[in-house]
Amino acid sequence: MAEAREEETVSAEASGFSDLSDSEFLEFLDLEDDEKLCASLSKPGSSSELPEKDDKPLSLQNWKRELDVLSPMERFHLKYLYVTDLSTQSWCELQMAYEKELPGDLKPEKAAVLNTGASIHLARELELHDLVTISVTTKEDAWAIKFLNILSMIPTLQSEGRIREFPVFGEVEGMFLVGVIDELHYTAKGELELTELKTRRRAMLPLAAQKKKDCFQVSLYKCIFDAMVQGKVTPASLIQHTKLCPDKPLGPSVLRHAQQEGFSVKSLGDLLELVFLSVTLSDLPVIDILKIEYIHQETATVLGTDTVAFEEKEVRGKVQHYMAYWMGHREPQGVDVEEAWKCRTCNYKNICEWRRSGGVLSSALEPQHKKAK
DNA sequence: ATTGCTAAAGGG
Repeated sequence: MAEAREEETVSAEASGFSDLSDSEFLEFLDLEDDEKLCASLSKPGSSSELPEKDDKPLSLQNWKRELDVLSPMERFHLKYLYVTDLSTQSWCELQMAYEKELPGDLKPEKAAVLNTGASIHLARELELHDLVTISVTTKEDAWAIKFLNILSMIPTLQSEGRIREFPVFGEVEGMFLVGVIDELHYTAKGELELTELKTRRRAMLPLAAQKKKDCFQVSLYKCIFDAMVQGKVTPASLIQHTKLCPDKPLGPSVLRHAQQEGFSVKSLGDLLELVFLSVTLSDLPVIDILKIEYIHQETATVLGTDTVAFEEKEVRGKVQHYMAYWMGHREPQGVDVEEAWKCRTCNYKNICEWRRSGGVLSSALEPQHKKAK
């Protein structure tokens, strides 16, 4: 079995600053003060006259208004969220918001740990199937690949009992979520078990805060997967949330691959109908068991395995709370004082409004010297 | 372009 993987088609010049449009560039400068902002916006040739207070460039006014009236979903041009957006949000909502607003490079050391984790995941994936590169140009093509993967993976799960990197999507508490389940398999007892692998740089068990985030992540997967097999994720809902064009012709490489897999489809809509039928009529159960396995990156030692108690009410309540931020119904929050240690490794600690305004007591972070007696 | 848009997860 071969899983299709879409190819990135990014040109070299589109990877740097040049792909930022005016409005995005302004977002990038969000936290600069107005003077600096105006200065960097003025053209080199006309540096003598900075815009007057009430004669600002139109784009700047738009930017100001954007921040005032648009929800984060609108500001970041998002139609749906990734599961990991929400689990990152549960680590620190404000850090997650800064990452969206001011996406920067992560520190090389951190990137290395993530890359190691990604390769370990890839190695595990390759144990179960091959990868095929398929070039895609439209988002319809990209979703078609996702659908083809689902169509080939469901029969594999039912016949061989195990699949990895299974795509899931669906509405949870009004928000459309997209994610990928690490692994699904049937246990000896015939229960459907989800396992999420987490690799760690240091050979120690995760702190409670880390576990909490990971539990939330796998709980979201269960919400989405269960909704899919129960027929609650309809083709119409997918189309409505993603704004995909079901009738747009698929690219030739995608069509060729679909044919190779034995699917006679001409459009994304056709594929979507097939996916709906396959997901709902393949006798897939809801997920019975949620497990998280923590392993040490260097030695592959199992550090611990947690079985997650699925608390549906609690999970949905949490999603509702996080949605209030995304819909612009409330400001993003930083961490509680007890978790201020998270700020130590945060890229945004120096500009963080939460820290500045005392959401985290400064004394908890930088103990003041006791007053002289 | 007075515009449009998504690879999810990767670890702390």
